[in-house]
Amino acid sequence: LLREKGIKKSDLTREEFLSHAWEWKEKYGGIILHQLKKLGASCDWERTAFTMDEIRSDAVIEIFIDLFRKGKLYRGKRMVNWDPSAQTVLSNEEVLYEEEKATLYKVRYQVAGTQDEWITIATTRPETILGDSAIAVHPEDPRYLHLHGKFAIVPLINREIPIIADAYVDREFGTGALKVTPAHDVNDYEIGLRHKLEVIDVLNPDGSMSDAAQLFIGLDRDKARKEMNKALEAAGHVVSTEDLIHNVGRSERTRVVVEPRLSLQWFVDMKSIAEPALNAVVNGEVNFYPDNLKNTYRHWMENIRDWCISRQLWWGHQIPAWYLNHAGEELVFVAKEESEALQEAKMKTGRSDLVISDLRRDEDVLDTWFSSWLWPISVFDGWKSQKEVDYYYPTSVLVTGWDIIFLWVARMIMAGYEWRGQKPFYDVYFTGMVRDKQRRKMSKQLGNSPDALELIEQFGADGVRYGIMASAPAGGDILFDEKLCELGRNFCNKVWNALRLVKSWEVDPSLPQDEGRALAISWIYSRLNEVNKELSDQYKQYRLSEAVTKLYSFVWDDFCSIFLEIIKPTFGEASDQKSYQSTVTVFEEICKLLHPFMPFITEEIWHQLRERETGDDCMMTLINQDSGQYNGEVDKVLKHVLEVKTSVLELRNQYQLSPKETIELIQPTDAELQDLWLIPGARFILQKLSNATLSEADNTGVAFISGKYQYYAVLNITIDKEAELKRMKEELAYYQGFIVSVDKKLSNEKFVANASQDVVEKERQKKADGESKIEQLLKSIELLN
RNA sequence: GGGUGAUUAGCUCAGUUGGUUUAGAGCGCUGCCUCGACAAGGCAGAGGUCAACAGUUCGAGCCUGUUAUUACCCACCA
Repeated sequence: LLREKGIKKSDLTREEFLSHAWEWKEKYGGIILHQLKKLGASCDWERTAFTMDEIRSDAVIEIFIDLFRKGKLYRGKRMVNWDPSAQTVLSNEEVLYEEEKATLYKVRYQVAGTQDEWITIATTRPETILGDSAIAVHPEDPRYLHLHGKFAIVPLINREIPIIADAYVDREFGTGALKVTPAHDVNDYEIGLRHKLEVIDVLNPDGSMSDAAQLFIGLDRDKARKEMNKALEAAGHVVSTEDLIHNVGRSERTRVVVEPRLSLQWFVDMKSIAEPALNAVVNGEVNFYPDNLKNTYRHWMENIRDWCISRQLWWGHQIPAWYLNHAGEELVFVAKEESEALQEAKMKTGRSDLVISDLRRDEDVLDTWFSSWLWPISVFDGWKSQKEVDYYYPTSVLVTGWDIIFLWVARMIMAGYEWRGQKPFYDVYFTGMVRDKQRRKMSKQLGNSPDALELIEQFGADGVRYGIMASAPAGGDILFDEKLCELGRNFCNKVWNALRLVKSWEVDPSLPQDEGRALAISWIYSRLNEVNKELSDQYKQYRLSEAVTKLYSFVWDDFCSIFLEIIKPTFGEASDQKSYQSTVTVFEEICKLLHPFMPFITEEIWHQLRERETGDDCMMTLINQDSGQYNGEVDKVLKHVLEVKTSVLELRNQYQLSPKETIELIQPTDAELQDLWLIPGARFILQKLSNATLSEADNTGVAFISGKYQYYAVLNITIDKEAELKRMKEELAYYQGFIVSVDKKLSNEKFVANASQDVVEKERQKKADGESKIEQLLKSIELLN
């Protein structure tokens, strides 16, 4: 950002830079909070905290000291990942590897003391040839046995380097001979240690060639590579080049190629810290949703490496370490305050004349994740007072993306056990990662992140919330598509229109409630209870997308399409008091269920339903009580009535009959249906939804099957006999085949013996139903002839 | 190289302990409907040999194995 304004880091002091950084934090931190508020996140806005504020900062410094005293923190010279652009070290987790095309150069080195004997190595980085300390071959490689102990001459700069044997070398790769550059490759460094090789660092921190390179000094490593290649070619050293696809590590932040570099850094010894955290997840003390991430976690934890925590940046917590050169040695003092460090230094050295300016504070800051891994503790002011943290800790659930499972989640668990001896949270819910339609991660570089505020503008906050949650099974990828928000918006619209409908009804207290509406009400309560129970199960398993989808279909199909259609007064009439009140109550219950997903619209509906005053009571304080039971009987009746309704509508469609024309249905003679149609209200509902009447005349008219029963419809049209016959014969064939397959099953002794009673009974029922249908169909066909 | 997933309708995805010759949703598509809440809608429809093969089982989208394709994570070869 500063770069855009033309301000360079080198132009600023640390203090100036930090003031810019704070300014940025205030601005963008504010935007993020604003977005969360707009999305209806119900957070305690009074308690926002920031890793860099005083309380959190103190905590970070204290644990640094604590770890140092426990001997779990050390300063050492290691190969680290260097970002030449940001000029800082990175942890292993901040390096992203990607396959990239590169050129593999085969370069020949002359064997020292010979006229025309050469050894050819393969490298993708010719510029590091200038830093070569040796050439390594596999000890048993017959091609190179005669060269062991001899020397080769580094091209262009004519330095003599030994030819060594090391089992690390892969005989299959390239030429089987490896140039060893200890300063610029992790493995080469290891070889260097084994063979006591010289470390020649040919790169400056900014990635340009150093004085040690002798050639191309000051030239950037990429340019130097090209120049080096040219020079080598001109001198006849390049044997061949070929394309190679290999993994290149890039800095997560700056995207530049990471440079392995030897440097002095602070590390956390992870082995002992990791163990309790590993066990916690393996033993299920901390649960992951989805739990398959457990394996990933375990693998990482079991192979954990020390954590490089120093960063050569300004923004962050400055490392609380002071150095003093004393008797040719550099002493380290870790302390909270400068004065304490000085005190320690005086004690240690016995020099009472030391002053603060004799000490040099470490310039580096701590890795941002070192500042964050205390979050579950420090967010409750855990280092200041125990009261809050004792009350809240451990928290119930951490919601985050799986991409920071190592960077953050694992380390928070470690910190929890290290400093409180207890897990930081019971559950970790890993959300899906939002990707764009091309499956790319959302990134600032690509500019493919949707603007939450813009989406809210377009689809409403509830629509956006719905859209994201409906398509977000845990742990998977979410292909972000605005279509999903549109779905949410449409759903909001549907619910809103339902409110408009209910609000439009006149209520006449003198009207009695009819039986159809009474039946519909007991049915919707039954469904509501069923759905409520299912939702609880979903929530327990963090199956949010399933939960919201279930609600969607319950509200849209059951409540709007069926229930309201039955309840709503015929045009010009008023609603009875009882039905109206029940409808409002059910609507309120629905609001409660929907509220976590769509807080804004449900809050508004909640108030309008009973004309509550704003600020009266708000939904956030409401909890769904576990109410009644699922009523199987009522549900069964409604199911059949709706089945018949669908069949009737299908019939209308087929014969292109107007919905306004009442159809007369002949009631089937099946015994159980006699009872069903005697149920008060069942006929009413059928009449209301399909504009059809039921009568008990003889079987005439067009036959159709609804569920397992055969109905006849008296239609005021001429029937295409041939077509009807054809249709019925097709149906007949289907059921005959059906019976055959059921029979096959039932005559299988093993099936009857092994399958559960229920299943066998179901099969028998199926057979009986199928047979009765066939019988009816045969009758109809006869009738038609 | 090690690991974890995925493969179901044209597209994006559900499918929770194996059980109805008939596997769901949304979008898209086709037909009809502006009928007193809702066209951001209603009614209906087409569209799937559940990646392939083998196995376990009375019975497999679901369990086991192999293969193919694919995504991601970790480790890495210059």
